Amino acid sequence: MPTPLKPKPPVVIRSTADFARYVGLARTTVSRVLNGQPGLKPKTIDQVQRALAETGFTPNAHALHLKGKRTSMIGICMEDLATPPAVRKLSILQHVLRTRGFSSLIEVFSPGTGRDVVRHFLSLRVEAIVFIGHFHREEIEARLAELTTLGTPHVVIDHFGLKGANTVSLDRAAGMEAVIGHLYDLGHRTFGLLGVTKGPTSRIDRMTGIQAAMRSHGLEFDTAVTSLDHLHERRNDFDYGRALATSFVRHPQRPTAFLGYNDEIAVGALRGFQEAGLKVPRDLSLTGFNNQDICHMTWPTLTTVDQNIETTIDEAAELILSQLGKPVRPKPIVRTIPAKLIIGESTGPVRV
Amino acid sequence: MPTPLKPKPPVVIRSTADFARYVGLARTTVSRVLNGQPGLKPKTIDQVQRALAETGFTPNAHALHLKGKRTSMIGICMEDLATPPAVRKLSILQHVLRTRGFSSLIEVFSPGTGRDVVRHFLSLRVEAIVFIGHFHREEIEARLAELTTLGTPHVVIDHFGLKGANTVSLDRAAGMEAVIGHLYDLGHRTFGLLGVTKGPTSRIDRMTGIQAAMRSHGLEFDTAVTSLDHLHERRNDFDYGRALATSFVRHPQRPTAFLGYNDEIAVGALRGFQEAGLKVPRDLSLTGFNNQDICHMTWPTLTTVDQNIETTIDEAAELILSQLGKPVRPKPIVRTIPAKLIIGESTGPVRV
DNA sequence: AGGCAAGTCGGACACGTGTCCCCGTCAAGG
DNA sequence: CCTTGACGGGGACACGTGTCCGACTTGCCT
Repeated sequence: MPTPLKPKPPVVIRSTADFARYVGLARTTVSRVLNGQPGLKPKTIDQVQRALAETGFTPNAHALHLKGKRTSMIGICMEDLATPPAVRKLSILQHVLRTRGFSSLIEVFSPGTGRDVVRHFLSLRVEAIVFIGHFHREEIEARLAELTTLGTPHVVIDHFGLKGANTVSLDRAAGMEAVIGHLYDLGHRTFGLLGVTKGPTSRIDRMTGIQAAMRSHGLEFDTAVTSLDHLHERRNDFDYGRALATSFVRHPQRPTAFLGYNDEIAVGALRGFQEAGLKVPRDLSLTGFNNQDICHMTWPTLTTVDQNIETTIDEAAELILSQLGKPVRPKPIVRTIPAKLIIGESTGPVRV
Repeated sequence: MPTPLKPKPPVVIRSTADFARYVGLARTTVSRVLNGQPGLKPKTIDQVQRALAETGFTPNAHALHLKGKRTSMIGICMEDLATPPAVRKLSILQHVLRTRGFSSLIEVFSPGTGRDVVRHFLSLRVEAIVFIGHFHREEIEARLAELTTLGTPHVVIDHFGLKGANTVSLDRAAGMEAVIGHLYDLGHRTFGLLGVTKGPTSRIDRMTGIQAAMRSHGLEFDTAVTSLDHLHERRNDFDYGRALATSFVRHPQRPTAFLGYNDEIAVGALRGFQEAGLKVPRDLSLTGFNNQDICHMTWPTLTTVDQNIETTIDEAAELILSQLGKPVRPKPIVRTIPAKLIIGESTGPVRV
């Protein structure tokens, strides 16, 4: 029994040639329709459009690029895809780039793989590469040097002080100064550090800000600031903050205010202090850093520092997109984003 | 004064031809070195390798693909890049794919943009497309149908019950059943729902599990289960949970156990109950869903349901990679991942 | 010096695309 | 009927790559 009406054969359409055969027109004609060239009968255009809807055919982007079309791809190297602020930056950046017509290629730039990741991006002829996070210094500087000689624009978000790098980063020092200023105004003169390690590595690091704040308020760093970070191993931030708080509870000269390196540590510390029967902010004040969602979920809510992530990403995107067609800048561009103090319920006047 | 030693001219190397000129060899010779063909003098190989290190040249991946090389790219459509479980899935998937030699192209599949996103992926000739999240039903089904006719493999993670879709999703019903079983064993007979809305849409949805648990424990759904979701508008999950808890505190017949739709709502509810002076789990039991980090940061820690994200992603990756070279499967593959009850401090025996 | 093999060179092709150009077709108008 | 103009057909090219193949240049051995 022969089938009276043959079902559409499962044609595999891989090229405009295949597609033109399917439509029943010449490849050039189809191409002209697809690219909106004039001098075509409405009927022909309709015919192609209909077939397009039927088959879902899409021209091969690789061949287009080969013909000179830009790739419209941006490579994004992430230090990490696990910490909320980093993911937030990625999310916003991806959205901004998409709005401007670029697609995002995302890879994790872990130590040792940096070379391969960047080479992979370059082989795909991305138009620029964005780095988000803090990386192994020599490795990323070597990559950035490569990119510069190759004329591929880049921007580094958050890793301040890299040689020859276009950078957009938060002024964490100013953020810390604002925090300490706020606490100073509440009467606090002694500060416990939670995970903020010594040795300032740049002029916008947290520790630099703490030192500057001490100077500007006439306090002696060594007497006003206490750190017990040497007592514990930092693995999970929450547990680390909790352990540090527990140690501070037993400390003979307990500070009245505590500065968390980030929100997780601060939340852990909050838990540690509360478990010891202390009330926050009655018995002590506590601050975090980053203004993550979690700050608003604790009881009391956490005083913290907002990263102005939208601004950061907007600046970074603008910086990278403005560089696209142009030759490499001789001098790297460095931009600093101001931090914003967010006052929660975890800070209060010192108890007299 | 002529410069005695000319600095290397800023040659722009865009192709193997350029590169070969730079090395001083024929393009074909260079190509043979790059592809490890035999019959080459060690000296020549060295020469090319050195130039490769100097210039950082990488063959154009688009041209390679045009010559028949696979693209090794996987498109990933995200519902959302903001909720922690979704990001966690993306992160693990990206890592698994990278390990297997694939790079990830990530786009947000928001309502209305679906068509463009998928077409963009197809124009780049991705080898497969992964969807993570819950989407507009008709839109995604249309896309999946397109992919099937085009022979591009796909897998949908988390959106269960789509027609013709290869799916990997968590058995949320079983998760809810486990939660209720746990609470039942503790003596609880009345349950308050926090954000778990009515109308089961599939056999593995939370509500289906709740109904099944009621049946298996001989409880009447309408009398044992209370919901106040109609009283509040759900915008921010934490605030929503908090508001629901506040309403339940005033409720004449307050249940003894509360089931949060997710962890944020549960944490919000915890805060709401605690603000009203209630102790958890002394006065009531409370559960979340998803086992996010936040569950371990609350006081008490939260009883919740783990999504087995690693297993989910491994299954999905295996499913998609196993389909790559082969013809389209006639029957969609549907896999269900078991949920795992995580018992925290927020659930306890009912107060007598 | 001659011979021979090991290397290298350079031309050619295909991949899918947009565009240019010329030719064929067809219908309308004279 | 012929002319004209509008439109589609089809060949050609370039883009960057890997590979094949014939021709050329080495350098070594006899």
